Amino acid sequence: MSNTDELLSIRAAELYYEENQTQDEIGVILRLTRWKVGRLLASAKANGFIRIEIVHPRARRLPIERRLRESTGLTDAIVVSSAGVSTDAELQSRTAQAAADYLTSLRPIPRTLGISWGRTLHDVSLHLKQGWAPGVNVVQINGGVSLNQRTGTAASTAVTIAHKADGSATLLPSPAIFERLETKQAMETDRTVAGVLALARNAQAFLFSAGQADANSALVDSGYLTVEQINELVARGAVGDVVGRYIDQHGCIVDPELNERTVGIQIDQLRRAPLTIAVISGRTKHTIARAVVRNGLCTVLVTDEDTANALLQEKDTP
Amino acid sequence: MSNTDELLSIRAAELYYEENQTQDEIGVILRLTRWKVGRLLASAKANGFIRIEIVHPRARRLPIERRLRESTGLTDAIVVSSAGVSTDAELQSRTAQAAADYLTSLRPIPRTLGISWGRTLHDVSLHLKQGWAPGVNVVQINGGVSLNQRTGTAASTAVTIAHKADGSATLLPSPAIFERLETKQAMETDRTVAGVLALARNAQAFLFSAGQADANSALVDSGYLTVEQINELVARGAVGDVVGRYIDQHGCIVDPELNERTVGIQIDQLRRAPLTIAVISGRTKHTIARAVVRNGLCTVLVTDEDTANALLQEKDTP
DNA sequence: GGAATTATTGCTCATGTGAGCAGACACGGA
DNA sequence: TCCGTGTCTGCTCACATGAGCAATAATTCC
Repeated sequence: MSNTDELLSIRAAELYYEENQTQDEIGVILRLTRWKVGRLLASAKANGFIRIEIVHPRARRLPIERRLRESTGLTDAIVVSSAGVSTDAELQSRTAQAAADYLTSLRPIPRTLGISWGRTLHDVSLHLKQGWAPGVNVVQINGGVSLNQRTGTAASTAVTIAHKADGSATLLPSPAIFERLETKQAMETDRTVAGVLALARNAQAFLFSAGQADANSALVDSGYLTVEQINELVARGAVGDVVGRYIDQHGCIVDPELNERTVGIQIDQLRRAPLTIAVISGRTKHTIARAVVRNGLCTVLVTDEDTANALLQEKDTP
Repeated sequence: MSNTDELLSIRAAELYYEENQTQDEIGVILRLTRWKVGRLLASAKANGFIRIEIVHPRARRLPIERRLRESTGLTDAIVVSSAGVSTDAELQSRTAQAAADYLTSLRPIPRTLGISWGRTLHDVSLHLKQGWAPGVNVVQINGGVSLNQRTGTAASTAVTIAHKADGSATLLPSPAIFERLETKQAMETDRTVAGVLALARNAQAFLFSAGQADANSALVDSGYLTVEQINELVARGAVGDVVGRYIDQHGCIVDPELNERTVGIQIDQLRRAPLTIAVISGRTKHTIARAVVRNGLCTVLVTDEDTANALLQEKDTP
C-alpha cells in the first residue's frame, strides 16, 4: 500500500474508532468514496495499526489460547489478559481466578480431585465460590507443609476447596520430603497413608501448580530444602518443581535420590492421567511452564498472556 | 449492571473482538439472544472495558483535541498519540511531524511566517516535505544562537523551512540576549535589524516552541544564561521561556530587566497575533505548556497526548 | 396484596458494512 | 501500437447491527 494510503487509513481510523463517524461521513471528510474508506479501515486493521484490548481482570485471550492448544496439543488452555496489570501478584491473582472459573465450569464434575499445594493453589481456593460443585472429594497428592501449623496452607487449601464444593478433603499426613529414605518407606507402609496415596493416584482430575527453582521456592520457605540444595539442583539442570519433585527442561527427574525421599504421586502418574490442570503464572515461571507443557505433564494449562506468549515464541523458533 | 452480566459482557467481547464472531453466533455460544449480546457489548464499551488504540506514529487523538479546544478556547489543537512510544525523543519527533503536517495543511497559506528556534522547531523543519507550500517568507522572531556557527540551528531551521517552501528566509542577525541594555538598544536602531523586527511583528503566522526553566534550557546551552541565573528565575516563579523570554504560570514576564535585554518580538505581540502555533511536547514541558495555553499565548497548540491530558486535568480540578 | 413504576426482554425496521464482481486503469512486453 | 496481466475502483447485494418500541418481568411503594 502506498505511503499516502497508509496515512489516510490512520485518519480514517481516527474518525471511525475515536469519533464514531460512519464510513459515509468519513468519505465526505476525506473526499473518498465510502468503499475506499472501508478498504482503508480494513488495511489499517490488517497492518496491525488498530489495537483492541479488553481491559478487565477476568478478560481472557482466546486467540492465544487457540494457538497454544494447536501448537502444544493441550486439551485446553486458559490465558488471562495482562492488559492493565502492573504487578506480578495481580497477574497471579487473575490467573488463580481463571483457574477457579475453569474448575467451576468443568464437566463432568470430577468426583475426586487431586491437588498439590502452594501460594497459587491457595489463591485458587480463595477465588472459588461457595457451592462451585455439588460435592467433590479433594485429595492431597503430595506431602504438605504440616498438619500442626495453624493455617497450614497445604491443609487449608484442600479443606477450603472441598468445603466450598460441599465435599470432603482427604489430607496426606506427611512431610513433603523425608531426610532418610527408610523413614519415608516406613511411612508409606502405614495403612492410612497408603490409602491416601492410592486415592490420590486414582483421582479423576488433578490440579497443581509449579515452582521455579530458586531461593524463593515454597520448599525452601517450608524448610524442606536449603538454598544450597536448590543451587545444586539448578546446577544439575533443574528448572523447577512439580508436586514437590524437581525436573529439568526435558521433564526428567533431576535428582533420583531426592525424588525417592519425596512423598506423593510420581511425575509419571501425572503424565498418564487424563485430566491434569496446571496453574502457572508470572514472569519467573516461564521456564518451568515450558518444561511442564512440552513434556505433557498437564492436559490443561491456566496461565497468563506473557507466559503463553513465551511458550509460543519457543515453538516458533526452534 | 449485575456482576454476572459484567462477566458475560467480557466473554461476549472476547468472542466479538478477538474471535470475530457475529453477535448471533455469540448468542448461541453463551445461550443468549443476539439482542442481549448486542446490549452486553454496548455496556462493555460504555464501562470502558474495550480499549481501542490506533498504534501509528502519525496517529492523533481527536477526542482529546476536541476537549482541549472546548476547554481552553484554542482555535485548533493537534494531539499526537503516545501509544507505543517508549522515549521522550520519539514523542517529540511525532509532535514535530504533526506540526509539519499542520503547517502543510494550513489554509490560507501565510505569506510571512515568524518562527523562533530550538530543538523542537529544528525537528519540525526536518519533517517538512519539499514543496510544502508555494513560497513563504520565513522570519526569525527572536535572537538566535549565532550567525557564524556552522550549523547554527537557529539559522538553519529558518532556512530549511523557507527552502522547502520554495520561499525566502529573513534572519535576525542578533544574539538572543545582550549583556548591556544600551548595546541592545543600539542594535535595534540599526536599519537592517529594525527592518527584520518590523517584518517579524507583522508576520501573518507565528510558529514557536517553549522551553522549560531548568539547566537543560537551550539558552543555557548557548551560553546566554548561566544555571545560577535560571535558578534565580525559577525562584521568582519562572516556569519556562517563550521566544527567549521567561514567564511565570500567569504568563507574566518574570524579570523585566532581563526581558528588556532580550531581542525579538514581545510576549504581548504574540498574544495579540491572530495565528500563533505553539509546538510543545514532552514530560518536562507540562507546566510551561499550561502557562502558554492558559494565558492565550497561542491560538493553536501542537502537543502530545500526555501533555494534553495534563492540561485537561488542570481544567477539571481548579 | 395489589398498583405503580422501573428495568429488562424480544422484536421490527432502517442503516451501516463487508463480500464479491465487473469494468476502468496502469503497466510492461511483444 | 496493441494486447495481456495485474491492480484499483465503483457498485450490487446480503448480512450484521443499532435505534426505537411495545410487551413482559421485576421492584418499589402504598
